[in-house]
Amino acid sequence: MLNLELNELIWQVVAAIPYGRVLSYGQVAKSCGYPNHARYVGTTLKMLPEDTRLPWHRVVNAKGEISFPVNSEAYKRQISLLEKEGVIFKKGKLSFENYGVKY
DNA sequence: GTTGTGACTACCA
DNA sequence: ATGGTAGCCACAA
Repeated sequence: MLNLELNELIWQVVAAIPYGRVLSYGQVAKSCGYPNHARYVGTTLKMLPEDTRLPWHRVVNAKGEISFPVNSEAYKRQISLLEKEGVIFKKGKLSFENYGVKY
């Protein structure tokens, strides 16, 4: 495919998200230099193997919500991974305390 | 070329 | 706050 370069950038950015923090799809896209590719970030993460070590769960939508249908398997999987990292959810949304790549 | 679909967003009523 | 909408972009029919 044509965007292998972009895919690598995306993986790199996602891999760099520190433990316990999250980024939005839009932010990941922007970090790659493609501010309008938020959707494509999701498309890319979708094709990851199950045993990937990439912290894909640290990517949420701009509203701070999980971009999966509530109660779907993927939704529950992502929530549990995040909570395991100390990320706090209130009514399906997370607080901006966890947002961004601070050090 | 057109149309529809997504792990998206920003804007507006 | 909430729902609709119009951009957005890659991809598959």
